[in-house]
Order: sequence, then C-alpha cells, then structure tokens
Amino acid sequence: MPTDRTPPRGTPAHGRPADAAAAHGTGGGARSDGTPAHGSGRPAHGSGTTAHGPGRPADAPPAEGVPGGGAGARRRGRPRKDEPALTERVVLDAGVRLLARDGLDAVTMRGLAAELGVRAASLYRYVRNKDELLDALADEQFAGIDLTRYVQDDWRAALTAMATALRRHLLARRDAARLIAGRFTTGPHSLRNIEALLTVLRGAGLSDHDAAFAAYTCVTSLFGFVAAEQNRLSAEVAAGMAPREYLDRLAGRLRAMPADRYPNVVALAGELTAPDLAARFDFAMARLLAGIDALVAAGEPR
Amino acid sequence: MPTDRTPPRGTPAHGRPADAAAAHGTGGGARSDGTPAHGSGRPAHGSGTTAHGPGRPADAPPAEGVPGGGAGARRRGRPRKDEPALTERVVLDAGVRLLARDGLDAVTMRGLAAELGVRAASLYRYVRNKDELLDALADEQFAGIDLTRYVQDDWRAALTAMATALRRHLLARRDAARLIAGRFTTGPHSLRNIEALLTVLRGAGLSDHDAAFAAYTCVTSLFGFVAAEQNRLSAEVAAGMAPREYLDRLAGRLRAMPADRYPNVVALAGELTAPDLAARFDFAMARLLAGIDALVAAGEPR
DNA sequence: ACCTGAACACCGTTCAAGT
DNA sequence: ACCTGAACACCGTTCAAGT
Repeated sequence: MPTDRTPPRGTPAHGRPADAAAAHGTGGGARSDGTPAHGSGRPAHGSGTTAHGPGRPADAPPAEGVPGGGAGARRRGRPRKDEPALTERVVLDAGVRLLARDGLDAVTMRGLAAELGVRAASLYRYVRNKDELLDALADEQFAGIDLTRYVQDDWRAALTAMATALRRHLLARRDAARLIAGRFTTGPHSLRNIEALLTVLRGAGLSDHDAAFAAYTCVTSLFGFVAAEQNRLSAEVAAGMAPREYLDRLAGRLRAMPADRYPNVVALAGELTAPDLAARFDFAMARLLAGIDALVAAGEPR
Repeated sequence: MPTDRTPPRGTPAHGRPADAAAAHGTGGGARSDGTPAHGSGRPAHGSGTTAHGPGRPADAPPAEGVPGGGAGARRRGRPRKDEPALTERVVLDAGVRLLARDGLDAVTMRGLAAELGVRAASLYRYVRNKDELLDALADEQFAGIDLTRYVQDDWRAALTAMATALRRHLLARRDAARLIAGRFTTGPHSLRNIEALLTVLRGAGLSDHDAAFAAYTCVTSLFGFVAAEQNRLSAEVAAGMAPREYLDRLAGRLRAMPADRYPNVVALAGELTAPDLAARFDFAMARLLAGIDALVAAGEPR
C-alpha cells in the first residue's frame, strides 16, 4: 500500500529535478527519495509479461556487485580480460533496470555506474552525456511493445486496441510518461509503432496528409493523457494518501470554492474527481475516434 | 499527511508557517485560494514589466553585491528595517522571472536566492521545498490567461478560440509545457480556466458527466500537443539547427529507413515532418471538436 | 583500449547562530 | 522574526593518469 509515505526526514529530501535537459552548464539536479517503492495498485510492472523486442539480451543478469571479488582494493585501469565488460547495450539495459526499480530521479550517472559496478567516469565512453542517455532510455520504453500485432481491418477496433495496450504499457513503467513527455523521441522502437498506427489509418481510407496528422494527434493526445495520469498517481504517492482519500480531499476542496465564481467547478466536483481513469481514457479515445471517423466518412463518398 | 509530522529537530521555535500545513501538499501550494492581487494584466510578461502585487518594493535592485558598501563583510541576521523584505509573493514572482529569462534548468534554489539578493537558506521560510515551488510556478503559468473571455454561445467557436489562445500562451512561456506536464496542477489559476471550459461544454448541452470528461480530454490533449511541440522546438535549439534544417534532416532519416519494414513511415516522411505545427494543432482540435460534436448531437434529439 | 581517482563547479536542504 | 554561514550528502562532467 502507498500509505507509508512522508518524505524521509533523516536524509535530505531533495526536490524533484524537473529533469535533466541541459546538455551543458548546470547539471540536472538531485534525486528525490521522496518517492517510495511505487506501490500504487495496478498490474505488476517491472519486467512482467510484456512482449520483448527481437533478439534482445532480455532481462539480463542483475549486474554483479564488485569485480575481482576480493577486498576493497580498487585499482586503476581495467581488471583482467580484454573483453570490454561494458558496452552501450549493457549500459542501456542497466539504465532501464534502474529506472524501473528506483524511478527517474534515481537515474544518475553515479547511480548507474554503481549499478554496473563501475565509476561514473567510465560511462562517458558509452554515452555522450546524461541527456543522450535519457533520450535512449525514452525510446527504450517502447522496446517491449509492438503495436503491429493489433493491425486489423476494422480500423476502429485496431486503434482502440492499440491505445489501450499503449496506455497499459506506459502505466506499467515507472515514470515512463514523465521521461517521454520531456523529450522528442524518434528512435527505432518508437518508429515501429508509428508504422503500425499509420498502417491502420491509411487502411481506414485517410489521405497521406490526414493519416500523418491523425497519427500525430493520437500520439500526442495519448501521451498527454497518460502523463497526467501518471503524475496524478505519483502526486497521490507523494502525498502519502490512498487514491480514494486523495481524490475525496480534492473533491472537497473543489466543492468548497466560491460558488459564484466557480459554479461549474463546484457543481461538477464529483465528476471532475471521478477515480476511474480508465473510463476517462476510453472516453477520450472514443471522442478522438469519432473525430477521425468524421474525416473517414467525408472521404468515403467519392 | 506529510505536513505536520517531522517537527524541526533542534529548535522548537523553528516550526513552519502555519498556513503551509493548512494548504496541504497538493498543487495549489501554500497560498490558499484567495491569492493576493497579482494584477497579471497579461500583456507584457517578459522581464521587467510584469504587474506587481500591492505594496511591493517593486523590482528592487538586482541584488547588489555587498551591503553596507564597504568590504566584503556579509553579516548574519537581517540588515535594518523590520519590513520582511521577502514574502511568498515576491519569491514566486522572482521564480516566474527566472524561469522566463533563463529556463527551467536555471530555476535552482541558489539561483532564485541570487535573483532576490539573498542566500538559498532564506527561501525555506517561504517555500517548503523546491518541488512545492515548482508546483506553484506551474500554476503561475496560467496567471496571465483568462479563458473566461472566450465564453460564448457558439460552443465550437468558443472551444477553438480557447484552444488557440492557450496554445499561444504556453508556447510564449519558456519551458511552460515541460514544467506543467511534469506535475498535477490544481491551483487557483488553473481552476479559473477549467471553469470557463466547463461553462462552454455544459452550454453545448453535455451532461455533467460528459462535460467533466470532455474538459479533461481537452486539457490533457492540448497539454500533450504543446509539450511535444515545445520539446521539438528545444530539440532544434539544442541541435543548433534552424527548424527547417532540423526537419529536413529528420525527413531524410525517415526516408532512409528500410522500406519493407517501415513502408508507411517512408512513404509519409514528408507529411510526418511537416513544419507547420499550427496546422497540425488545428487538425487535432478539429478532430476533438468533431468527436465532442457527435456527443452533443446524440444528446440533442431527446 | 578501458577504467579510475581526483577535481571542479555545481545541487537541495538543515541548522545553529547572529541581529 | 528573519536571514546567514557552514556543513552534509549529493550532482554531471573532465582529465591526467594507471593497466
């Protein structure tokens, strides 16, 4: 249960870094241990049952602690064999693991190095900087989902299935939305899924122009929705409340607003704080589909 | 509640401001909904020109290096007068200024303190931590826009005008989307605009349930779109390229993909990298409107 | 070729101590 | 009551070394 929270007071609570974009100059910032183990209900995330990409090393061994195995004597240079020990792939996989396990704020160069039993400076042989690492990590979030399998003749059914699967996939990945929303991804995994989306939209009869624009609309809307959803979830966790309590409190706040200035907010306080985000998502996607349908219908007559 | 536990360890006198506990961890932050004046005339938001609250010392000298004028002797305690010198409002305004001028990554506690001619530790009397500061800053991004003025009988026209205005507003604010997309905002400025949106949607004839859900859909979709747009823009900047060059390069990359595996991506490379994001936004909003229209139409007959 | 220690210039946050 | 210096435990990144 998510109830155990309240930032740990012994340790400095470091604010949320708002991420790490700056390629230069000032670093990103700190990590916030404010977030606990990510207990909020929902299907188990981590490595679960999702389909993997093609020939990936899969979940890989969890990075052995210390090389050499002996005493604490760390020597310079590299240890023995002339196998690289590190590769870009290994670094990236460790990043994925770290992100899934401890969240985005725990993904630091030093932390990642520790995950690999190595020092931070070593990583710079495999990634240009942290920003590039996060870009790669963002694309990597799509490694485990292949929308191609949802392609079918009934375009409405296909789009609905894709949207549902994508939402579920992202929600199951810690901080995925926060990571993705913060950068512009055009990596290989993303493209595979765009391809599937375009297949369906063109199959529905949309023009090239409309298909491309509709795909963009679907993607940004879905990301926007899931980002908001994942943020709300972590706001609940940060507040140390169960979802229901958090929402009830919010509803209470809304209802307490001056009714002359916010009549609709007050009147709809209940609806606005409805807990079932899956229903809201279905609503959103249904509206989008209906909107696209209008375009399909307009094209058909000819 | 994360708020009340963790009493200050050493000093009993160091209790945090009473209102902080009352306001609760959520978005709104420490100030309750009353919110001080904050003229927010909207127009010039740039740097020096922002509207001020009531009796503020105005823009104040940009933090003179040394007080007293003489040697580098910074003394403890506060200097002379017993006016507070800092208030929550002043801190927040400085944050807004810093964000607008130097971007989100420049908003650090130390940097903000420097902006105010003060040391970082002083800020903790006015904000609980950086995360809360950013929450307040996120809501503050909506201080300068009032969607109420776009309310009108023609709901389609109203929604279109609102969406356009909101997009333009956010795009004009450095890193606004990145800031907002990363947190769940329920502050006073946000609520005012939600109110306007709900007014229009209910006016269109939607049920309470549908109006609330449609509002949520509009907001998350729009944020998703603008976040992607602002990210792309900053990706261009980070790449040090002109927009056209950046997109041409991207189009080239897409066209170079294996056509057997990504036939649609390759075929639509041009459309997918179309530079006119305003057109894409209009497309997205038109689809959403059409989707909502289907709902309105379904409700009307009865 | 690959990894490291050490350093640099930053972070957020706490707290006893000044005025 | 309000602000500060100093400290703590972190950051990202560079670079001259070691092996």
